[in-house]
Amino acid sequence: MPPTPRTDTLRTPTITDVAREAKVGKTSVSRYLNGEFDSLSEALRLRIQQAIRTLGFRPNQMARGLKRGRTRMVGMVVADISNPYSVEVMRGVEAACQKQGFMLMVCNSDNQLELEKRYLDLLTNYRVEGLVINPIGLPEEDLASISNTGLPLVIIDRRAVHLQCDMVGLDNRQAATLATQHLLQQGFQAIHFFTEPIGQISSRSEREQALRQVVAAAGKGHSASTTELDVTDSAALADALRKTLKSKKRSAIFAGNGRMLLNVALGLQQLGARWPEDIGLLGFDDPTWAALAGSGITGIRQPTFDIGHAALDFLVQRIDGIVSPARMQAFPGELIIRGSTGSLKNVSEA
Amino acid sequence: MPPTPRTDTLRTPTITDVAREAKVGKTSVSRYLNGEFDSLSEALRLRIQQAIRTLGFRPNQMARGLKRGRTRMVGMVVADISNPYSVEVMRGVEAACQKQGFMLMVCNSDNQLELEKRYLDLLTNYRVEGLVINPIGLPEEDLASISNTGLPLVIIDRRAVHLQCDMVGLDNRQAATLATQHLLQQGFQAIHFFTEPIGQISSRSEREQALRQVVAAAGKGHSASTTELDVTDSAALADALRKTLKSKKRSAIFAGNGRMLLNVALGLQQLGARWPEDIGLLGFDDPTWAALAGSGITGIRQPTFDIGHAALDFLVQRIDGIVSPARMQAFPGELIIRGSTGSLKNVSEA
DNA sequence: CTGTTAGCGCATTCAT
DNA sequence: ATGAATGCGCTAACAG
Repeated sequence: MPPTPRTDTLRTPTITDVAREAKVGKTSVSRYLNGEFDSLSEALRLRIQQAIRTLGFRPNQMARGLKRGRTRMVGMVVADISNPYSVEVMRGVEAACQKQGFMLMVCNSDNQLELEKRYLDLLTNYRVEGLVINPIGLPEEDLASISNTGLPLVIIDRRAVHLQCDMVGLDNRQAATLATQHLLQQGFQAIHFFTEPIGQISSRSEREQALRQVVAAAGKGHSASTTELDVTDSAALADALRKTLKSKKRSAIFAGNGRMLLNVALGLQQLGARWPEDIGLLGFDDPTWAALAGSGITGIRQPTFDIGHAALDFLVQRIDGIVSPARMQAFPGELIIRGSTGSLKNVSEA
Repeated sequence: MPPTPRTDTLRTPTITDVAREAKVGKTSVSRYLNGEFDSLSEALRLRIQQAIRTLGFRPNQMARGLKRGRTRMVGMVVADISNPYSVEVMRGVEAACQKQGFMLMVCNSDNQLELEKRYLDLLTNYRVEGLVINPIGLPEEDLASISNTGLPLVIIDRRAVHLQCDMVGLDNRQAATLATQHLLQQGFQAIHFFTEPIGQISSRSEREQALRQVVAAAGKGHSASTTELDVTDSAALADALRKTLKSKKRSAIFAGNGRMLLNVALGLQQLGARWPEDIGLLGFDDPTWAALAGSGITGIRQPTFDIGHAALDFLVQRIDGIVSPARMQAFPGELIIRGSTGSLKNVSEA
């Protein structure tokens, strides 16, 4: 006989404690926890409910996960959480998790490949049921091994050619085309694409290619250039900006993402250059402050929340066992026009 | 020779598989995993290492957590992840986690009390070993129950009077005093504090009080006002701004946090008001874009990363069993002076 | 409808 | 130095 039926405060109560308190079997408690009320008499149900309440019992998710083989956790690894883009995507993922009953573990690889690997390892060890990842560089390497494990995986903002997994992101061609056409319409002749190193990152190369294509199609007198810059190298940025400002043609800078846009805007300001007077300016990601910078900065707004939400929906389908070839969902971007791409002197052209 | 060195895709290998593959007991494998190499012969060690490699074995953290009663997870609940402040704090927490060997689960309660509760529940169920929280409203209610559980808890950016738990944040009096004195020095006579609803949120009330105190001390001709605004209510904001702009005195707006600062700046812009010409402007949180908005916005920079880091350090000490009364660490804020608080017309005053 | 039993993957006595 | 056995908290057959 248990000598002291005390409600132990020291130890967190378990399902066994509840069973004893309610004078029922553990199974019934388990059934209660899983909502199988059909197979529970009203009496038991109430007793259990009461016991749980008085004991302050909370089911141990670890144990459940261990037993059922499903942890109901998904992991998310973000290349750079300082980028508001990532935060917005994360919000979408989290909201979807909430709906689907998953717990999200977010990790910031802080643009370090090593950290990314470590987090991927960790998350795997914690037996997340799926992974949403916005990889730092070429995903092919590390991700392939994960993908081979059978662990569901969806990639954000990158196209991984050799990888058999779902992808969600922006329709970069459409967005870049839209933006470039706008610049051309506004009378800009030389378009300068400022981007972080393109490398194998599809979103960056797609944007660049679309830009070049549109400029090429415009023909005579139009030109495109690309400048790859490390976000931390402000000296190189300043150089590039100075050079660009000397251009004889009517020029515009097209920033490859929000982070780059910030740097460019800051750099131009330091150089005393104003937009659109001295140079046109346009960027991806349409950050909240875009309206405040000078006469406002034209930008391409991404449906970040939707992107995140869609990513998790894909993931859950995989977790639920759907089999299908790798899917790709590309959302359209929206052009938000502000002062930075204004025509020079109220001169309107056909 | 192993006939098929395939990495088994069907079932994830367990410690038992490793033991069999290495022809040792599970115990030895367990010892290996926990780095108890003292009690392992060189031979066994190598065999196990090899087996783990060929099997692609990854220790199940769930099982470990269940067995040892330590999940090595900590939870973080953030009131508003859209606020860059929170993101920066989170980065500090995450970095510290990394060092201390903890895994972080970040949740965004999105300013909804219900969500906050749900996440707190969830995290508890997942048996996180501690909690870092930046609560939405008055912490006392929900948090008390958690705190009573004995689950280590540290609160960020709020002072919870009736709660026996560690707190980390800004030295609001110092920071607000610093900023207000600056405004006064610059010749502003009427200081208008624009804040989200103060309610029970200590950081907000502390800032307001310090401001009022400094203004009162300045005496004759100086005045302070407080306007509480919901961040979503742009109409109310516009009204308040219009009224403020009519003031006969030389006025400045002091925004209670970065989010509010953004709204105020946007609102002023829409009203065609400029800083510092039409009104002075200063805000907490010194967002990255502050330099870009007009002639730049003066702000108070918080050591957000350090705040997060310190919070986790506190937490880990508690997890490690330290007993001490509730501690409070308040970091000083730094005043970043920009154009928005400039003297009106190069007129310098004593 | 209800309870008994047997593991999930691992760490930990306790023997050897 | 090594391994067999036990149980963490829970779910899932399998009886009644």
